[in-house]
Amino acid sequence: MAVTVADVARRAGVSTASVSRALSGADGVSAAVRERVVAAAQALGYRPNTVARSLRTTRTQTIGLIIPDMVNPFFSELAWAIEEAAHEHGYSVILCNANEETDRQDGYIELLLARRVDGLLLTPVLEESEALRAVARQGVPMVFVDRSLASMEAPVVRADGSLAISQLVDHLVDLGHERIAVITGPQATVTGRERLAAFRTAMRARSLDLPDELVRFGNFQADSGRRAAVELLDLDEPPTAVFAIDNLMTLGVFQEMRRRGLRIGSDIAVAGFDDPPWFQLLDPPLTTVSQPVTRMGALAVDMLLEAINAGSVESHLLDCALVIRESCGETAAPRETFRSRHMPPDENPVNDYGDD
Amino acid sequence: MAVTVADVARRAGVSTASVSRALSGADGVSAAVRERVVAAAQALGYRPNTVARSLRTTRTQTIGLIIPDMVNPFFSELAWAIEEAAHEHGYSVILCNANEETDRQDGYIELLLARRVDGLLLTPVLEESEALRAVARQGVPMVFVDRSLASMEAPVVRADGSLAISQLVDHLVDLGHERIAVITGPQATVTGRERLAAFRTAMRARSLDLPDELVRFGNFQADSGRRAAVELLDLDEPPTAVFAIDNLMTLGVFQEMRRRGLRIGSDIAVAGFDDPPWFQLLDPPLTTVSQPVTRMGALAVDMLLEAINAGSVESHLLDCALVIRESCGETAAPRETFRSRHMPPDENPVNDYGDD
DNA sequence: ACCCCCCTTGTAATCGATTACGCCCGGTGC
DNA sequence: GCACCGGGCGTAATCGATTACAAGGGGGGT
Repeated sequence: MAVTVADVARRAGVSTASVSRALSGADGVSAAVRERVVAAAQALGYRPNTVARSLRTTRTQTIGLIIPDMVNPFFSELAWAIEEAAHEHGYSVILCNANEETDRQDGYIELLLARRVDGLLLTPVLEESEALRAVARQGVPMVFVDRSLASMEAPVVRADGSLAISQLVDHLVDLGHERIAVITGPQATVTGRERLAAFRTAMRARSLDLPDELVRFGNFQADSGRRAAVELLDLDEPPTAVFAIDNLMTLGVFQEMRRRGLRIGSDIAVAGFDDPPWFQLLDPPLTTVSQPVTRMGALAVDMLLEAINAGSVESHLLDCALVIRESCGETAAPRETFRSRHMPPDENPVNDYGDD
Repeated sequence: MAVTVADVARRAGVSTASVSRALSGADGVSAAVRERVVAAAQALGYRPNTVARSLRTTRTQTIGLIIPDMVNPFFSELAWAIEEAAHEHGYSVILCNANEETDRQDGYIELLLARRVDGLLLTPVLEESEALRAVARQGVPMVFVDRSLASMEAPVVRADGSLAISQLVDHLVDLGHERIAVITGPQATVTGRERLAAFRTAMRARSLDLPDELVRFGNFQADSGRRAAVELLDLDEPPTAVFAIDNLMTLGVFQEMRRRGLRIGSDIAVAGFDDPPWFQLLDPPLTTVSQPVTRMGALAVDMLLEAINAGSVESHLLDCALVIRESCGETAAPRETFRSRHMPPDENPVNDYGDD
């Protein structure tokens, strides 16, 4: 059916070895032969069978990408960045959506290993996973993205929100808030843990109280954010500001407040995490902590390729940036303070990641 | 290095043929042998090499997906739906982002064919493409999604917005609008052409004028929508309503109006296309034409598998639904009309696609 | 008791590339 | 003029599975 090296060899009047050499650009072929081979390949419409090549070379030029939720703008942007970077290096990406379920994740890992991907990029779902240990044991190159696992030694690239979160708390306090609630993610995820911890220490640094009732746990989905907002707003003494640690949960919070007719920015403050394009179009535009997604994706690929080619790699922690807009009452005649004078609400900090 | 059938065969004391048969669940193996083989495979941690299998069977259980823009929520949702459906059928998907560039698309096609994908799912970029003809000529199963090409015979699955657009125009007219502008996509795309055409006929049906100055062309990106909005609002006689035919351009329109301090819904009406979750969170919530994305993705996979296994497939046209919210002035004491009485603004029509 | 059939199993070819190895030939150094 | 060296090329092994074909063996029918 399809044209093979043998066909090309026959037409060019040479051996399959020469065809392979000529086409792969290896040396050890005369210019004359190379020319004849290229012409024959062209004439026959030869298209190398990478399946056969992979079998022989044990390289598939493919990486497996497992993310928890493609529809989450953060992850779809991440997937985009990763595909882009991989493509630039001649790698293809097999996309897998673990749906935050360990079983699915493990099934995909198994699948990808059977497909002999050259490496694995993933945002792990939960703490323990037999499939993951198998990967590590077999020495398959792997890099974690956005989340790491305490129990595993794999290199990670992710963004540390601690600094930006501390700035956010300062910002809120400067705007007069003291009763600030947080909606965090599952404590089995580093992001969920770390962002909560960062928030806690920032509050403590400002000598503010953070009672348990103001700490809520979601699952990174919009609806869990909405439910958390319901609980918070139904409190005897509701918070004056709510901080949600991912974009979907922020969406849910926004939705619930809107439903109750609360004016965000004046009646109550909302701060979010991540920065999809539409965050600035909400009313009011959202103040948020933004992650350097593009750089993270590119770095993930670089690290994985290094793991594939060189061996060991070290982890990378990137910084997040606080993007101040209007959802925390910045426009509502804020108290005159040092910080608010130096960060006027209408001066949106430029995202300096070089992304987008 | 890795465990192979030969290793399993040796340990189980049988031939490689028996191993293959036992593990693939084929009949013609005794229960005893099957048991021994499974045990041996288990003990050795055998993981089949699908590369070798694919070489032999000429099936890769892989489909190639080429979309123009992963970051567009419409396409990322589509990609999600497709991956989901493919996975259910035991197929993996290689994700490619053509970035609306023909060269990139063609490069990806070439790549995917070299990888011997079992089929191709794509949203084609432009009218003509040599790589695409090559696919067709070679008989590689292919299904177009969301866009079709007049010059090619491949089956398509997409959503026809005509009916919903006509309803939208009715809706706008009932709210008192007559000077309605449209921001459409490249006329090289079916969607761009069809939606404009549908809008034109709907306007004509209502005997409304649609001068050229009210027809603008974007490229499906937010910024092109913003620029079109600038031009429209700078007109001597600006429109009272603007309809943008995809979600990103709608975003741009929204942005520009917000920038000018226009109150959407009262000063000017905006209607969009697609329905990402945050459309209902904008202020005001957007009235929009929504596509059955999930069903489209599932259908695309079904069609492709049928093309792979059976042969020919026929195209499918799905219907869009008008989702009425508040961005067209629905809450602003609309004129009492038949339609507005029967479609009160606070009664959001349920999305009956069964998605999400 | 004999034969035939079918079920089970093994041997080896096969998919399409890459590549180790060896041959041949021309050129160079002595 | 002879031996050696090395570049160019072909032959055939190889990657790891699937599968066509053949062969062996047990059971049932007559």
